[in-house]
Amino acid sequence: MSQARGETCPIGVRFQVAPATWRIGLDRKAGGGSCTPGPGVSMPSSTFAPPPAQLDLPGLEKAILDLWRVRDVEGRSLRTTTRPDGSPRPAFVFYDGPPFATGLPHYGHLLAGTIKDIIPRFWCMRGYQVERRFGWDCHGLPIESLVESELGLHGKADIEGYGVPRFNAACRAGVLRFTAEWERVVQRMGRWVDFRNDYKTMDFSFMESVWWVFGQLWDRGLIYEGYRVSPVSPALGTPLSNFEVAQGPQERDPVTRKEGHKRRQDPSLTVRFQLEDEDAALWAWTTTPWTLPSNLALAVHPEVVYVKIRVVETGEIAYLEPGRLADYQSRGRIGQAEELARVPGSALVGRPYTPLLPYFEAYKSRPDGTRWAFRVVAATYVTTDSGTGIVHQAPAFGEDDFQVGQAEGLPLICPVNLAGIFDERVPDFAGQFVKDADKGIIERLKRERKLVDQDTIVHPYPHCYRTEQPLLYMALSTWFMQVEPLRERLVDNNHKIHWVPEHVGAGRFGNWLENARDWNLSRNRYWGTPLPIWRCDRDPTDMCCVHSVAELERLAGLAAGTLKDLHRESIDAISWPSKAGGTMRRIVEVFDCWFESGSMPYAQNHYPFEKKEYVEDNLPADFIAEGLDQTRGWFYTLHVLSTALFDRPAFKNVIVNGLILAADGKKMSKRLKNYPDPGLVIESYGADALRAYLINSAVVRGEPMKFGKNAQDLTGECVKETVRVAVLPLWNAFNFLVTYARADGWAPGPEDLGPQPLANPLDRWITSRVGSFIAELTREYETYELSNLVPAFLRICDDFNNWYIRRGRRRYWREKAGGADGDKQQAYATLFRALVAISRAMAPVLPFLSEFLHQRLVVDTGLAGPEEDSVHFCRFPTAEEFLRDEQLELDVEVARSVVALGLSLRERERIGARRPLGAVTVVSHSPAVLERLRRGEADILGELNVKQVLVSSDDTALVDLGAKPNLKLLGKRLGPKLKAVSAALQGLGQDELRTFAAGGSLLVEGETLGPDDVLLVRAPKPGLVVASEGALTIALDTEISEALKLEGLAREIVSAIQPVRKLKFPNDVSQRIHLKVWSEGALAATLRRPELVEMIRAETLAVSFELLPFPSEWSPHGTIAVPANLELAVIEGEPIAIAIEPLEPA
RNA sequence: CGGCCCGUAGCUCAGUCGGUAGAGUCCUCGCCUGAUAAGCGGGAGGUCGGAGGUUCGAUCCCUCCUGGGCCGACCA
Repeated sequence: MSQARGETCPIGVRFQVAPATWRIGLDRKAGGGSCTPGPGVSMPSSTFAPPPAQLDLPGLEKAILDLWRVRDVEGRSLRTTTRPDGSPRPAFVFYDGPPFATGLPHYGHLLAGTIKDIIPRFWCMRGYQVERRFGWDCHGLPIESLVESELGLHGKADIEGYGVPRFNAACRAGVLRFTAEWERVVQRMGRWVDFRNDYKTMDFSFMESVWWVFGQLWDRGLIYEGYRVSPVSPALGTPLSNFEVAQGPQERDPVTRKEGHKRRQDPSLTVRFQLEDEDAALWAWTTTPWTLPSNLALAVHPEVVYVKIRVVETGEIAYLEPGRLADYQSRGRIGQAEELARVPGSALVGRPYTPLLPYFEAYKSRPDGTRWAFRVVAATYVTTDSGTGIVHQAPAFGEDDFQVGQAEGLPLICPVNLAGIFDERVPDFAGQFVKDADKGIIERLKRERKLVDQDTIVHPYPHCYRTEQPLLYMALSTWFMQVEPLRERLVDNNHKIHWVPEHVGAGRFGNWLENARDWNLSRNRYWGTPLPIWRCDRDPTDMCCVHSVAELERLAGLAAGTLKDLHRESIDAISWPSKAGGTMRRIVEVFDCWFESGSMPYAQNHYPFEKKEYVEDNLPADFIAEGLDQTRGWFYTLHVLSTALFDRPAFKNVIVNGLILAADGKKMSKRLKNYPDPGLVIESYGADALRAYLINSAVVRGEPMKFGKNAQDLTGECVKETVRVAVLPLWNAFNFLVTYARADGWAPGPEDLGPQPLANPLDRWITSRVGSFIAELTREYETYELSNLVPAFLRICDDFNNWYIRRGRRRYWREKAGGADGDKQQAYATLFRALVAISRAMAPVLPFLSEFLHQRLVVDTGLAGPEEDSVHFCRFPTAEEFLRDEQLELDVEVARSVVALGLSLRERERIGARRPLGAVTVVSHSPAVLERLRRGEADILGELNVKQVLVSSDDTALVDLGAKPNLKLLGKRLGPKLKAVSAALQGLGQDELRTFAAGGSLLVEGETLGPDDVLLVRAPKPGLVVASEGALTIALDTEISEALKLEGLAREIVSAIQPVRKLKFPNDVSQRIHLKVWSEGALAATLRRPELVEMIRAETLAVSFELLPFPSEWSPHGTIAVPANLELAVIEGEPIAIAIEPLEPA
């Protein structure tokens, strides 16, 4: 590593661990550890350091963080562009979506961060360079709102009074307040990402690239000025985004129980519009009286039938929808009515009516004399479930009204400003807030007898997320990007993206693209990238879109390099003379901050002003990952801009993660405190465990995840479980290797990292399994399917610990039978190699533990290759390095199922596995299975503790056969006849079934059934110790001979002695002992058998053995009490006392 | 109101290209242990959200309903 880079780290730097705390042994004197080589020792010792007395995962992780920091491991990973052999690393391109820097990271960020860490780490290990630049979204309403409230400002008037320069300065100063905390949490999670070389959307260079992007769209004619009906918060004096509207106060509807907008009481007016061509009225309903002065049309559904009535009481003649009439009558709002006629809506279309209020009468006719406004129009959105079926139209104040107005060519009249105040065009109410004007408007209508009915209504209505005041909808001038013409290209390009999960791309995202609407990308705000449009104050059609800083300086006559910033305070004052003799001034709007994050692939590198070639080479991204909520957010804006600019997708692969909910299934809420503090979880169980926990869920496939074991889990118990199942097994395997290798003086050599010829099937088996595991993991990483990583890892850990190590345990403590022990060497080498490979393959997921293992197993032992001072610089293992033997893997599977069956039989019969039995009989009809059984005989003997494995292909004596139809096959073939055949199969006799089992066929209900058509089930015959699973049957011989009985007792004695050994010598598994036992009766008889004593000595590492009778003074009252230095055990009711002394004083 | 996802054991979730449902955890009983804040096994626990339809057969496919989540639209 370091030598080539000329750094000062000596090769022999050790990573060592003190019992309670963990630290790096950079400073040897401070380290003071037990097996650090002394000063001046440059070569590492070859044996492993002792395992720590206790495992402290968070402590271990902090030590690793120190190690990474000291060796600049992270920095080298982020920036190294060559491989150890000097060849260039190809780029794997990753884009990091910028979070708002105005809040602290939560679990959603930790999850996304873990995904964004795992994939790049994998590709790094595959020899790629992965640039990972952290990004910050600095602009937008969140920070503006924050600053506004901190400065005590309320609304746009306040901000403008305070001054945009000062306001923006406050935003700039405040926006990065949480970055240090973000950095701390991200690093603690083990995520490697470049904070030093980050990007910010408020950077001068970033903003200039945004201008360039916009300029490209402008040049292609994709930008236009239009109107859009937006929700406006009059209190804030600003339009709100849909996002902000959705953040508004919510309330559950008392009837439907559905969550929705906060409810509000509004006036409910039914208003009379007088037709000009008939002495009749059209009744229309509204809840917003303030929009009535701006009424320009009435809408009917062309296909709905309307009724013309005479109200008996008043004689008034009116039109409305009959169902609605009945509703008014049933509520007692209108009395008896006489039906005069029925007409379809289409018959009403075009008819003129008298303006309700006089303010806009001028729009009655166009200049050519044709009727313009105040007429009936057709609109299919009109419904008949509320109101009158005739809808009042004020095109400036409703989305639907606006659409109808556009379609009908109606004028757009908006006599209300953003603060909700009427202007002079409505002189009676000018200067009044619209909601306050409601009252006056109602009074006037009442006075003029234009009110049919007055009531109130309580309905859900959007409210401002900050002031809780009701929002107003009004048409505002905004800048749009044309997206609709791009739809086809958007959809096409989407097909080139690999989505995980697939359905998001095809479903949610695809549907969204197909219905994409033009993008309103301007905002009437302050702290954002300004739209680079200058416009003539005399001729509004003369506009100039500025593409770069240099162009602006040129236009404004400024010296190159004058401009240092592009925010409003720096450029709003810039102007120049226009062609029409006026002045070119900047329009006031800033960009939607989604436009900025969508420009990130270009803007983070100041494209095209810098690094032009580099950026073009690195488009599109290989990989991005964000939450499902970004479907319409970042994913969309990236895709739209990339399609518009380059007609290709912005990213090739994307992982979409689901939302993390609290354990109770609700949203995580600081207020409710319904989730554990992430920092606490990390400090209790470690980041590795949290990463594994987060990844081990369908949340990496876009589905929601409940964080926690149950609703009471506020401490992160769920993560503790992950420690136990996913972290400890690997740790334990490591601990085993180190414990015995140290006891044995075994140390790995360079050859142990590579393939070697292996004699022992157990070694060949685990090697093959490791290969399968690596193949499996590689596939998952390569396809961005992260949810199977941990399950696959758990399976290999089970195989490793509960079969390979368990079965092979004795190989490691076998004493040298003089000379080299080849099998033992291979056992160690295989164990070592498997551990190294497994930990490397999991390094992207468990970066800390695998680093620790790498340091201990490879670096400490001097086996690390060039640049391999961190596991994360190692090559990802390939399956080809591990000799695969599928047959062997199947052999072991068979053996393990026999063992499982046997153990369950012992359980049933209450015969502990310590007691040896004479034989197990295993029956299978399959010659292949029998062959596998023969190969797995040793395992079965050992695990089931039997003396003999008998195999047979005849289970006649053991089980009764039954027959079931193979539904899958027979269903298709027989159809309705299946039921009869099934019934007949039940009634078959043993003889017939035996013949069939031997390879015959069955004739049932006229159907000939072959071997595949019928499934045989085996039921143990009563009274036998037999178990059956599938085609496999086993029987235990439970007859216990005298020899078996004595051997069983001997093993009981051994297992009574071992805990004493462990108690006395907890840290030395190879301690030799002197053994003394006191015993009488049957146990003593056992202990007089030389071969059993020899067995006991070998098992307990006893160099001497002495059997004594109980001294009489131990049992003065009939019960035995032994001195304190002895242990007393009871085996089959007989007491035995045990004394252990070390061979040499410990 | 629309789009997408989800509803399976007390809890967290697999799964089934349609053939009679499985893991982990909890509870309980037992076994095993010269690595293990261990390991293994037995038991208990489910009309696979509801109702129709297609089919010999539906937890799986279709329709409707219902509950939850996300995104979006609307509320005259």
